[in-house]
Amino acid sequence: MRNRITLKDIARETGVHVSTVSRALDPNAPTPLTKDVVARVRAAADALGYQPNRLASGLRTNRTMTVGVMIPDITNTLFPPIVRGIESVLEPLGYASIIVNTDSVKERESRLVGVLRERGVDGIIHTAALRSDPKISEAAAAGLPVIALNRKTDSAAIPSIINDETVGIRHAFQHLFDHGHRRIAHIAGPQDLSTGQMRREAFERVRRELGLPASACPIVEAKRFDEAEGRRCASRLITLGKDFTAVLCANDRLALGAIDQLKSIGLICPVDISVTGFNDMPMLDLIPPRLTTVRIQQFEAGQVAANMLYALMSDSDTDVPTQTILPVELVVRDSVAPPRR
Amino acid sequence: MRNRITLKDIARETGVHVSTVSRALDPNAPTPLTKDVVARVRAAADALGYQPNRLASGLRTNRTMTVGVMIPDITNTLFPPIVRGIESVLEPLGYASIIVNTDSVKERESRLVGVLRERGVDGIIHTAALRSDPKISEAAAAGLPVIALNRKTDSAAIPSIINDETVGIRHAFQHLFDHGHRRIAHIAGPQDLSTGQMRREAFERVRRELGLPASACPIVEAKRFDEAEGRRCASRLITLGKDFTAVLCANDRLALGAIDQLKSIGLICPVDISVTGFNDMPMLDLIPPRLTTVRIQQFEAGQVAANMLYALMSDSDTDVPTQTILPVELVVRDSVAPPRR
DNA sequence: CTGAAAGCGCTAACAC
DNA sequence: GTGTTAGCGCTTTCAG
Repeated sequence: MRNRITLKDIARETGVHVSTVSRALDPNAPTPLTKDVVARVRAAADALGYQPNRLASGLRTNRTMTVGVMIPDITNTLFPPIVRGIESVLEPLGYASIIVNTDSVKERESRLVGVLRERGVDGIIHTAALRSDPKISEAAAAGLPVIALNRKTDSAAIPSIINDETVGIRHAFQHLFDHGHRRIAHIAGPQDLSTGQMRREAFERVRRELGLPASACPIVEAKRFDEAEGRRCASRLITLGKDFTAVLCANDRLALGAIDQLKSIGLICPVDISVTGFNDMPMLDLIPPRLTTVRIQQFEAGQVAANMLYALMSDSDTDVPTQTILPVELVVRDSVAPPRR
Repeated sequence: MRNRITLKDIARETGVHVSTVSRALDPNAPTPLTKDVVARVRAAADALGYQPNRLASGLRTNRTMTVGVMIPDITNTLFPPIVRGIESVLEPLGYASIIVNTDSVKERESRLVGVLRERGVDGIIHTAALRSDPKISEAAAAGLPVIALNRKTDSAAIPSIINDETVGIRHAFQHLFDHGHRRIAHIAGPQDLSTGQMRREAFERVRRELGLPASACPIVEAKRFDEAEGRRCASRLITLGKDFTAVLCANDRLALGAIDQLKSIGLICPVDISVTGFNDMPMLDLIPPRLTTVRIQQFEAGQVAANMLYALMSDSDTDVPTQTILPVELVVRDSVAPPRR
């Protein structure tokens, strides 16, 4: 990065003032310029291989053309498609993304908001929002455009984009019910995450609607949305002596863990027990028993969030909906069968 | 991002000069300051909630504390662990990462180098290097620290970190050989990628070492490292009338595609045909038939690259090795069995 | 239509 | 020890 060439260099080269160069290079110049000057400047610019310094322009304009994307963990296959969806709309618009992994740890989450703000990001897409995070609300309150994706914060100031959790759970539940299941356990997600909470609420609502007693539908809560917790919760259901023929899991990874655990005690999915997931994460269809699950939008969700963020960044008093609910669909595969007993 | 607190604000508050504030806040201040002043400044700083503006300091110092990470595609599960490995060393050091996806498209790759340079990244880790990319070499030549990971560029100016492709292929080949295979096909990767090329060369070398004639070991080249190409190549081997009892694939995704294609014509892996992969990508162990493959370092590779980049960024004339070869190991699972015929 | 000049927030000589 | 000053590269009034 030595000897970068600057506006000054190309000014010297063309014999016009730097400010003129700046204007000539600005596609939507506020003031009209002579065609000739513009042409000469442009020519010189790419003859010299000019590259604008966004730090300098950002310092001046308060726009860095960089956004922050906060996710829990990029190794979770659910997130890469979302990231690419975001990128697919923002990159053509000239934005680059700084991606940070929060690991769903409050302290990291707060610190990383700082990392992003220090770098003057023009906006943040937050796909990892804990239900309450002071730092991010603070940033939003300070006027930084923020969009919450997949989860929503309790703070109403942040527009959120979520999946239709209720409909998703209803589909899964109904699907199990239609196959004859009447004792359906729920492995719920962490309750400090809106997804975990909303899916659990939906589970209880649908259970009531279908006229099933709470006792027939035990619930255990996972601490994280991962396979290890799926195993732990499955084993907990067993040791608690719960009686059930199906397990509706709050996400795919919990389901995978649960299936594995149940198998280890001789309960094979789907013959002995039926299981459903949520998300339809990538590659899920390759892993046996191919899981019946609720597909949420991934790439498209990223696009929606990015478009909304762009609207906010372009004009901070645009109206974007406080809450956007994305459609989900049931994907029927092989993990549900009629109950054995 | 309105009304950010600046050094000026905290100078006013404490009654000292901005430069003094700057020094007081700098952990490794070049000049000694009174304890009292430092304390007062620090106190005021976090009372006001000061956040440094890295744009401004970057403009001055030419260091943005931001690095660029170029990968082919974040949805390829091989890359997220690498990204986290990089982050695990660079983030504690104060660096943030701008991640860009090249899709292995030359034009994108070049453009994205520009995106990164415009933002004044302090260095670049390039895990997607096409064998020759003028822009990146140009950047390196201009003094920007660049590390190539997983693939190497032909330009010797860029230190590269690669896997021990030769040993990996040797292990896989030998493993097939030990199971009795003597007619082993190779689905090679793209030859404009160093991995594809090196693995293919290794395949031929080992074949000769084992005394197998070229005719017994047909090779077809994939255009991309993906499942679709794996299918196409497998089908090509069949239509060419090649006779083989095993397929050594240049990566896991090619192997998965090949297995699928062969199954569709009634050749079941491993009973009718043995297949090996390369990389041991995440979740591979969950997908049947569990693939025997060569495990490369992922998270650790990211760490190694990051440490090397850091060395370069801290002191541009540090000596880092031009080429670092990371160890690989054979992971034996279920996709290899003795030949049927 | 173009030049001059100021200044974004910060750091780094250089004074005192 | 701390204040003064200049300037990183750019945009944006304001003149002319």
